[in-house]
Amino acid sequence: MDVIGKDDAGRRWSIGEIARASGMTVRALRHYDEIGLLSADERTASGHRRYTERDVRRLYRVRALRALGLSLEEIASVLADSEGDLAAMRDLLTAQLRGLEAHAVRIQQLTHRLHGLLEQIDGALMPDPDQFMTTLEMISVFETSFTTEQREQLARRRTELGSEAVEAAKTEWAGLVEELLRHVQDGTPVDDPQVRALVGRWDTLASGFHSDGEDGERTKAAAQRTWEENSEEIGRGLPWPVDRMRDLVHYLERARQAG
Amino acid sequence: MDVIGKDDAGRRWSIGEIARASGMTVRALRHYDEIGLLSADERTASGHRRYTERDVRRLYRVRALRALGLSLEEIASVLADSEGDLAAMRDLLTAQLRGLEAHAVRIQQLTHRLHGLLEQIDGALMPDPDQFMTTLEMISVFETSFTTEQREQLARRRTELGSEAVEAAKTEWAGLVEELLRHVQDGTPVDDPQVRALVGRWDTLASGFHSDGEDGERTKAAAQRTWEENSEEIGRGLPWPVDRMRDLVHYLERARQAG
DNA sequence: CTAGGACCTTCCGTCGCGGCAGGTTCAAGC
DNA sequence: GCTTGAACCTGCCGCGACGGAAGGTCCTAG
Repeated sequence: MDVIGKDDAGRRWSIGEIARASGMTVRALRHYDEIGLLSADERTASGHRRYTERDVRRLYRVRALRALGLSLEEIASVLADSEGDLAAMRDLLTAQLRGLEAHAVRIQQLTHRLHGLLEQIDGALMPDPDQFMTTLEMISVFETSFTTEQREQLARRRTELGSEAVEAAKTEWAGLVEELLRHVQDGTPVDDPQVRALVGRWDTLASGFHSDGEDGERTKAAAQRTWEENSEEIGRGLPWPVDRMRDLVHYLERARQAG
Repeated sequence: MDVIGKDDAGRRWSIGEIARASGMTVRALRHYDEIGLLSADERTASGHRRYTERDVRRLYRVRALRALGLSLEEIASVLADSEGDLAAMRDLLTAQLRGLEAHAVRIQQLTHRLHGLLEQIDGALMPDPDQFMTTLEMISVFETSFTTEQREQLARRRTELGSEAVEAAKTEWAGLVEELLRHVQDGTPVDDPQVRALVGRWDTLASGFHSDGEDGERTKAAAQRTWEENSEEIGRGLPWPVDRMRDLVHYLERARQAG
């Protein structure tokens, strides 16, 4: 019968045999030994590792937990906790699940953003690489300035709009910024009908981001003032691209006054 | 007017100013310098970095691309390619998107598996930690043995069934294996009605995995033989858990002959 | 007895920095 | 001009989970 807790008898395996059988590499097994996660119970006189059946059982557990995405440290702790405390295990797996969910959200955001940018490239809307990079810079500035100060407001709006709407808006900014920048650079008059249409879209998007609980006009002014403050605070003397953004906002202001 | 390509005139910024303005850390900027991604154009006589406007522009591009999840090496290469080759950029972003999609699939799988395991724990179906670990080991062995030899077949079935169905099946294995293992250990007679029901579920699941283009009986035999070969090949003398799996399969065989 | 494969330890590399040690320099106030 | 504290410099170790190589020892089949 089985003698539990003793390995006086029974087969021993070399590290290579264990590796071939378990699908792990010899190097990984030695690493587990190094960090104390799984060391061979015995050594031969010459120092070769001899794994016992108990070791093999532990290895299979390690591998199973690693396949679930746990770190080696977490695995060590959960295997140390009475070799299988289900409550600790449940907590760990739950935490792992939370982490994965957060990760999934992040990936979703990035995926959406990349789709938007690729569409812009493929749509031949942006033949100029420099312009494209500038747009990227703008979005970067735009997002970081908002995530620093107005994260809470954005979070509230996000729950109302649904996060997809926010993401969609973000990628729509790309094209909008690009077109308006071109007009700023070209010095297109602010009462140009095309410009007015773009400004209209801008304000629509902006009002979606800011709290428009009061009246609409005050909101737009507030949005603009927010930008002023942000650029002053963030880009203390920096010319790029906060400065370009400021130019763009000034241009927008003039366009609104002209309309 | 702007003098492009020359920075003889214009403001210079220290590394701290750049860091505060861009939201990056001083350490990160020095790292970018170290790896040659972004070095300050000039140095003071004493060695302090002096960043020019060109550097700042490059930094913003780096930050934007990093926010899209690109590696610093990729960023360096795409910024080196004529400072903005849109085709190269498009390729990189596309590759990035592919990577993210693959990542999302992986996360989805892990999430599903974790949900299944947590349900089993919470459902009080598994009061014994050791039994739970054993189940984990089984699933691990099961999956690795299938991913090595029959990956193509599985892939074909996956596209037919839809990946969710395959995932659902995988987590259903957990409970099935656990219950059957208990019967094997307890020595429940193979003609027990409960055991027969479990075997029925097992075969149903298995037939979903294997190609059942021919007749059903041959499929089951083939599935079983596959297991035999796998355990022989993989666990050459290993007692655990391939051996337990072999016992389980033998038990299944006897149950089928009894039925 | 010999050959070649399996095994051993030790160290360096990954990726994107964080953080510290130990030294120099800058800018403001006196 | 002097002091002082903040900012800057280089250089090194650390992280996680190993991969890979160097240089040596051991095992086993023929």
